[in-house]
Amino acid sequence: MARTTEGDGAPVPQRLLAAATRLFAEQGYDRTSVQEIVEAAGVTKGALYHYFGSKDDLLHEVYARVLRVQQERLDHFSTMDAPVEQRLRGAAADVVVTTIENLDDAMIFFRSMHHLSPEKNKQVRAERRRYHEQFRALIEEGQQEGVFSTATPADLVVDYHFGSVHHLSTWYRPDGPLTPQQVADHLADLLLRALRP
Amino acid sequence: MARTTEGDGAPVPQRLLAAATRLFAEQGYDRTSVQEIVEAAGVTKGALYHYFGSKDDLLHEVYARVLRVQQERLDHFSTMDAPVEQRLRGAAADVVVTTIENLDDAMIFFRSMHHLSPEKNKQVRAERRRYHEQFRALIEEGQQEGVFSTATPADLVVDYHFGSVHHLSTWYRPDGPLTPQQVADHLADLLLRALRP
DNA sequence: TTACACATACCGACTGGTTAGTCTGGGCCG
DNA sequence: CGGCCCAGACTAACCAGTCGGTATGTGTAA
Repeated sequence: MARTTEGDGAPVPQRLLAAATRLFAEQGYDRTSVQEIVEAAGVTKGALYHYFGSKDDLLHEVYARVLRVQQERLDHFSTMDAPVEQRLRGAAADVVVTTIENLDDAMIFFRSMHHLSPEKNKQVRAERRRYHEQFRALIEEGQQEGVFSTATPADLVVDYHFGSVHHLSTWYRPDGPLTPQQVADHLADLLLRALRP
Repeated sequence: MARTTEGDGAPVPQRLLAAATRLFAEQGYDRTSVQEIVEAAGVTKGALYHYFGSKDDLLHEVYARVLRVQQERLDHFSTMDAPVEQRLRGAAADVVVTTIENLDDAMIFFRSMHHLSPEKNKQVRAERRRYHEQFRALIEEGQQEGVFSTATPADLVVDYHFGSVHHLSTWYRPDGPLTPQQVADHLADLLLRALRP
């Protein structure tokens, strides 16, 4: 019991969300029919619309989950008691590991924003912005302390790093030569090296 | 005459492609109906299916155009007669400028790969791979000469940089504070700084 | 303990609307 | 007059969401 598979065991809402996540990542939001989702979860449309208001709602749930997890993790690293280089390195590497461990979520996150309804899209953007600014604050702190170069605006540095995170779902393969932690260390290293004064 | 707008002047196939590019970028491939495309181009379905085999074909044309342009530009920079740092910096900055100047193409390129038919997808991936490898060769050349750090595998460095290029369509706004060239210089700079030995 | 009331959880046929692609025919140009 | 170019009605398929219905459980009062 307490299985995490979609077929059985777990409560119906979780099964639906798990099935939707996988299918949205594999086929895209528009290409995935509600019928496919309920079949993968082993229920029918009645169950889905009992727990979720719409197909769009299901997508929004995926976003909410990702945002919550990433925000919690960033909070942890930015409030750590350590030099700013270590805090930034920790946060930068952690987001890579977390992203790789949930590649389906990442795929959906960056590819399906425009499928959300306007108001949900706005809400997601706002939370995303908060996250971005908190990350930027770390870089600015280091720049003010003089341990990071000020050659590049902090905003651009954040976008540079998150570009590579975003890109992970395009090229990373679990059966490739690098473990998630190795990729994370390399990418954090590139960021920190680029920031050397 | 020889207008580049979608409504009139230019030959019908170009008008269709221009309309499709804009609409695919704005609304996504699946959310754009063939009817919308032909209306934006000022023709009817008969015209579209006279020149293109399918809606999918139209998308493939966008990919073919982007790949051709980017490959030509990379060829130019990699065969330049200059130190490898300059060739890499030139290529890295140029792809940023070109991408910003064709943000619609970039948006479609990275967001709609999975909408291509399997064989067209395979073809696009193959061409993309060739591009990636040529870019990687530049980095490896610098690493062998000792002017670039070997701390990170060249493959990963390429993905790091193209992640940021990919990401441009998400955050860059033409009415923002930075010109395309300024963004390009910053991003190329970050890459080169990360590669300092 | 039994009987009834009510809610939660789910089923699955159905509807109204949309879509990619086809096809027949017409006009224009060489 | 024949072939390229295109119009626009048509079709077959599909899809999100609805709705009436059923089953199971829980609380309550006789």
